[in-house]
Amino acid sequence: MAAVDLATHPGHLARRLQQAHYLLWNTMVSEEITSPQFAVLNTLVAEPGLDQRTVGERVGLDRSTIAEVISRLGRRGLLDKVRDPQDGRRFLLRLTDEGLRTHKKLTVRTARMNQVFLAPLSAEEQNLFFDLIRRVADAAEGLRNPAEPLVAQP
Amino acid sequence: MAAVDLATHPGHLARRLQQAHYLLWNTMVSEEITSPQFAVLNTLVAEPGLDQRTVGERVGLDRSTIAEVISRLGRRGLLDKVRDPQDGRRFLLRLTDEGLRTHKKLTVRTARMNQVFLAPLSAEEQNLFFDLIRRVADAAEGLRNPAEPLVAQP
DNA sequence: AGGTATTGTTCAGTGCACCGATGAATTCGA
DNA sequence: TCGAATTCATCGGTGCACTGAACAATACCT
Repeated sequence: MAAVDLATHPGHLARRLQQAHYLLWNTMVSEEITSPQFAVLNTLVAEPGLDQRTVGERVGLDRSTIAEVISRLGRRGLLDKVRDPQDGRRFLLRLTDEGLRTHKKLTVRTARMNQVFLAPLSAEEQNLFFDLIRRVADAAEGLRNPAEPLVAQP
Repeated sequence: MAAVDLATHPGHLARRLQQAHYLLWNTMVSEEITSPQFAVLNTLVAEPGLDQRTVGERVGLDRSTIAEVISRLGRRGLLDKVRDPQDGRRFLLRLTDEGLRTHKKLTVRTARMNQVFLAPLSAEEQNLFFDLIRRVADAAEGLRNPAEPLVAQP
């Protein structure tokens, strides 16, 4: 008698959207490499030699998750981990040739998949879609990591 | 040199959106009951006595996942599983009093959380947000389960 | 009625995602 | 310079999410 309509719950919609994407990714892009794995490869193409924590920050993965993702990519020979000689706490990450080739191949397929995924929306709507989602996600992240106050707090 | 901008990838945005929601849910709604668990409770408030597979269909969870979610809710005493006397394959699900109380409490908190989550958007934008996401998710699901053809195929 | 197909559930395996605690290396401060 | 705080990575635990395979109960069909 007091049930709610889940279609008006952003969290439920977000989950469904991600599931839909997962499905399409699996059929149109790759069954081996997942979307978060591709995000890591992409980050290391842009900035080779990053350390693990920073990569996690770039793609939005927590320290434990990024460690697992990187370990999988390492096992598949797509990247190398080397201790930073300057700072023995971190590992520096770099794609192998195989990793570069994989990234290139998947970039093409991902572009095709994005077209199919967004096909129900007009070009304007697609921009709106990006904008609205980004604003909501950014704001919620902001609640987590409050911006630096202008004056330091004691 | 060939890196892509992930901010224009709907899959990446979908993941970030869900993470942001997860965070807010944990702080504003519950650390015990997750959003998918609430969706199951909500479905059983609306339609008591559903079987497990149908609940999964309503909330968008596959057979394995729904089994785990339901087993957790059962362990916490929020619902009961009974063999259907009419069809020995299925279990009929029904909330306990504790389950009903939990649903009621979380409904209030969830409404508050949704307001905070969507606060960056105007009322019109919120409707657009729902509409755009729903259209994309529905279309992708449609690719998976092609609609019944008007004439049966041999 | 008896064999085949379908359906509901479970199980094993893989991967993402979070937190708290731990340990090692570095940095900061008195 | 030496002890305390910070930072990077790992480990253990929980939960979501999917697939393919197995199993039992039911339904269908001749």
